[in-house]
Amino acid sequence: MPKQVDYEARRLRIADAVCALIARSGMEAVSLRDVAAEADVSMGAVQRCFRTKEEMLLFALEHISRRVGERAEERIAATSAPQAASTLLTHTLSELALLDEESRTQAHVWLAFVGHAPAGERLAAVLRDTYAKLHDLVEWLIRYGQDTEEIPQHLDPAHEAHSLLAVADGLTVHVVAGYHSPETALAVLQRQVDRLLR
Amino acid sequence: MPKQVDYEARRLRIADAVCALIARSGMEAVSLRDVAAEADVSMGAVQRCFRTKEEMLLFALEHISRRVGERAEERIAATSAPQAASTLLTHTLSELALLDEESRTQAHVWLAFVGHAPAGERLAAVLRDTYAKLHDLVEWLIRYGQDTEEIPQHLDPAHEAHSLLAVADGLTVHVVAGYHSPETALAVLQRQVDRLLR
DNA sequence: CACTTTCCGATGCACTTGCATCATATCCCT
DNA sequence: AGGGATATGATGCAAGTGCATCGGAAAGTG
Repeated sequence: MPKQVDYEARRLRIADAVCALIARSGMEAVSLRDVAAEADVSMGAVQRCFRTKEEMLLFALEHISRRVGERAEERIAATSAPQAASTLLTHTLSELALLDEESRTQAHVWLAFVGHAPAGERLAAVLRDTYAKLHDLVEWLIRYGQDTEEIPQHLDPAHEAHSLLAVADGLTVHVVAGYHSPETALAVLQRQVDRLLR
Repeated sequence: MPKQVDYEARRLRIADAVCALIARSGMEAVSLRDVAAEADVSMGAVQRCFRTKEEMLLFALEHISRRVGERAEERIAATSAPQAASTLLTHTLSELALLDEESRTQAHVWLAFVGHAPAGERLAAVLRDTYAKLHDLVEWLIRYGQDTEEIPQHLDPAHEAHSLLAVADGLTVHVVAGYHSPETALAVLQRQVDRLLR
């Protein structure tokens, strides 16, 4: 049997390089050569991993979508059981809003892709169902809050989830655009969650 | 005196072409040649109007920022005087969220620029103070609502304006990404405004 | 150690990019 | 009408683009 290589690992490595480049200098600055250099592999390797540039970008998007989702669930799981539903909600949403410094990169990348949604249908599809998943997550948290009686029964979890997701994404935009600091954004988010509690 | 040309008009024409191109196929698809073709002028004309491509993009961004702001104020002014503050708020916000079909182009362009904010400082500056202006507008509307006693006095107009703006921008993202229909988004916005009224 | 099979990375290629150049056409003022 | 300033658009150019190609390096098996 011939030489074998861990393609998946390399793909991930390349995806990270793509994200770094996008975050640093925008999406149009992403060229195969630059990606190869950033990932510290040869251009040939990149071409072997992805048949086309678009495929590469798509994979990068799926990659960060997955990471965002995972981190959110992880944060929920990590919270020790007897936690107030409201703080759970706040934490999760602030994770989704990509506010902290380390998530900044992901926020840039995410918005760059949103900006390209009209251009690529497959890309838009990934965005769509990532949002659907996140919505379900938030809705579930709200129901949980209703079970613990922190959140009034008369509120519609699906509706409230839509609002909260919108606020979170709006804040992402505002932070990336430099209009809000992460702290301010967090405060806005907090107030929005608190409003559910009465 | 020699030949004279209405540069401002041409610049606007070119800016519109830029926006159309961005909305149709993303920001990286914008080349001087394509812009010239779309605006139906020669490439030389484009180069005379803007010294560099970046300058052209910046102008285009300022252009649509101005248009969004103007349309919002226009909608307020057009509303006959004895209008409920709440409907005024809803109308203005839905305008800002760029929900309707005709604003779709502007929404795409706007988000494309947000995606490039990290890359260009001057660009980010425009975004920042456009948001500042919009915030002031919304805050003013909320105060007006408090004057007419539709909105409780104990609410902080600045804070509420932040929340509402965030929701509006979040919905813009969701609509552009194809996750929400404009109608759904409008409903979310409506509910968010209604919540202020008690 | 050879050998087969997979992988690599340099190079080539056709094309596009943003910007500079310049002869020509265009217009206003005297 | 004509002179002189200005705008114009075709063309040139170097750099960069995505993708295709291919000789040879590398690795697991006999």
